[in-house]
Amino acid sequence: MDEARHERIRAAVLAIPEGWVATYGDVAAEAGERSARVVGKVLSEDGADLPWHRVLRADGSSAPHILDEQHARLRAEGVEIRDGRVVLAHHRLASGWLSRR
DNA sequence: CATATGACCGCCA
DNA sequence: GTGGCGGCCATAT
Repeated sequence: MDEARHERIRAAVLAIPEGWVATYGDVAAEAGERSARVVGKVLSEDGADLPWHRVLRADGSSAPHILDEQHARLRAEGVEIRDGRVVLAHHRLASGWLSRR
């Protein structure tokens, strides 16, 4: 991954406000990426200092290895979780959140 | 170059 | 509602 793409992805995640969430695909689109996988890749390698817990799968679920921590953090921000999935209808950020600040 | 492996996604049965 | 499958794309071997 070249540095520019890497940083755009980090910037998109960083711009997600507390109490809101976005899917990996949303972040990819926001950062001009064509692959949601790459977003997960970046977060796994260089996401420790980002609000990575606000990034979810397209169905509102989360990967098994981070599930506990993610849910704990989200609940602390008032994000509603039902049947193991975040209620995207209530907390999903509208596309363009990065530019239209 | 070929295969495998993921913090993934959309479609279809 | 669930799984399966193909597509996706960077990295590792």
